[in-house]
Amino acid sequence: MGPDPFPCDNERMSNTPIGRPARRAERPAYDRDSLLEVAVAVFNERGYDGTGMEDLARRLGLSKSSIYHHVAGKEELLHLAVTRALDALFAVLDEGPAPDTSATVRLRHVVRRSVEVLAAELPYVTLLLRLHGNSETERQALARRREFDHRVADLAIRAAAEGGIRDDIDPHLASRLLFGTVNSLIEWYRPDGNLPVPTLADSLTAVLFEGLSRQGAAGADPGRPSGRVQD
Amino acid sequence: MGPDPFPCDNERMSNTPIGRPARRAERPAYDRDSLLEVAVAVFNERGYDGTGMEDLARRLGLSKSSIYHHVAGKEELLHLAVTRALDALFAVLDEGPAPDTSATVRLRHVVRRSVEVLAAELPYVTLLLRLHGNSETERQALARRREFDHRVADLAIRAAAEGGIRDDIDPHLASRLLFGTVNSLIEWYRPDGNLPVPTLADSLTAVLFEGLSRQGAAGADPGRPSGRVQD
DNA sequence: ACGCTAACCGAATGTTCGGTCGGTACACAA
DNA sequence: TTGTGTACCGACCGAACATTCGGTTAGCGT
Repeated sequence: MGPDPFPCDNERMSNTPIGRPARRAERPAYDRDSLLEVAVAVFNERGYDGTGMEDLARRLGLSKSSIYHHVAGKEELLHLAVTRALDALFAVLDEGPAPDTSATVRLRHVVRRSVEVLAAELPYVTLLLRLHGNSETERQALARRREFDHRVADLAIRAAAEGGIRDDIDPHLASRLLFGTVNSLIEWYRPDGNLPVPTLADSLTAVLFEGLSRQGAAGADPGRPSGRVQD
Repeated sequence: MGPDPFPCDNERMSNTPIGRPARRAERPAYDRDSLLEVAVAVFNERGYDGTGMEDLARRLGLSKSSIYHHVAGKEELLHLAVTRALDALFAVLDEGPAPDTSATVRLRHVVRRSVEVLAAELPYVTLLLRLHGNSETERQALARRREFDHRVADLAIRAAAEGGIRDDIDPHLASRLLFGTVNSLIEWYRPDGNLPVPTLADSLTAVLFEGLSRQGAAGADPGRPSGRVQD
C-alpha cells in the first residue's frame, strides 16, 4: 500500500516550491529554504534545545528521517539560520553613509537600518539572539555577534567624541541602551500587527536619540557622572 | 572506603549554610537556596533545556542523585526561580507612590525600581525572561509575566492621557520601548562590573523619559530640537 | 552504645533524543 | 521498458536524558 496521501497535521497547502507538475498527491515538496523557514519558527517557539526532530517533522508534515534528505541535521539548520541573520546585520554596517560622514549620523543610520533588518529577518535574528554557546556552531555565531556589537560601540564612542551624545552618559552605556532597545524588538514586535516598520523605526530612533542627545535635568536626580561599562 | 573528601570540580568553599560544627570533611552542606543559586547560574549559561542534571551535579560538586535529596526535580528548581523573580517584580507595582499620584510619576517609579530589581535578582529574572512555555510551570510563569506587562501598559496609557508622554508616540509602543530597554539589561548588565545600579537607573530613566516626554522634530536629521523638560 | 536523620553516593530504570538504514513511490529521460 | 534522481517513509540504534533505588557515612540526642 502506498503512503497515505493526507497524513498532514500542519497548515501547508500553499507553499513556495510547488513541483511544476502536480506532485504525488497535492503535496508540495520542500527545498532547503522553505524547510528552514518552518524549522526556525519551531525553534523560536520551543527554543532550539527544547525542540526535537520529531517536533520539526510534525510541523513539516514529514517523517523525521525525511528531514535528513534536505539537511545534514539539526545543527545545520541552526547554522543556516544564524548565518543568514548575521550576514544581514553586517550588511548594515558595510553599506551606510560614506565613512567620512559624521559618526552621529552613521550611528543613527545603523540603528534605523538594524530595526528594519530585525523586522525583515525577525525569526532568524531571534534565534541568533537566544544562543547560549553550547556547540561550536553557536560559539562561532556568538563571536561574530560580539564583533558586530564592538563595531557599534566604536561608532558610539566616536559620536560621543563629536558631541552627538550628551557627556553625562558613557558612550559604552549609550550603545548598550541603543542596541538593547533595538534587540528587545524580537520579544514583542510582530510584522503582522498594525505597526508599520517605518513608524517603528521613526519612533525608536526619535525617542533614543533625543534622549541621548542633550544634557537633561529631567529627573529626581540631576545627572551625575556615569560609570563605565565593561565588555 | 568512604567517599573521596575532595572530588570537587567547583568553586565553593565559602558557602552560605556551613554546618555549625565543621561538617564531615570541610564540605559545606547545601540547602534549597544555595543549591538553587548554583542551579540557576548553570541554567542561564546553557539554557534550561540545554542543561542536564549531570551539568548541575558537576557544578554543585555532588552526584546527580543527591540533587533529589533537596528538590523534587529539575522543574521544581525552575519553579522556585521564576516565582522568586515574579514576586520581586510584582512587589514593585504594589509598593510605589500612592495611587492618587500622577501616572507619569508612578510609571517613572516603576521603571526605576524595575531596574533595581533586575539588578538585584538578575539570574532569576534572566531565567524568567527566557522561558518558552514548554511545560505547565513555564506557561503559568509566562501568564503572570503577561499580567505584569499589562499593568505597566495601563500605567503608560494613563501617563499619556495626562500629557506625560509625547502624543506622536502610541502609549503601547512607549511601554514596550520602556520595558524592552529595561529587560534587555539581562543581556549585558553584570553587577560585578563598575557600573553602579543607581547610575544605571539614572541614565536609563533620563534617556528614555526625556526622549518620550518632548515633542520631537523626528525627521531624518540628527535630533536638535530644543525641548522643555517636564516633571 | 544506640538509633535516628540529614546528606550523600553508585548503579540502574525507562524514556527520549539525534541520527542511520534499507527501502518505496513516482516523475522523467533514454 | 528500463534506468535514474528526488522525495519520502518505518524500523531501528546508541547515547543522553530525568529520575529512582538501595545503600553508606557522619553527626546528634539520649
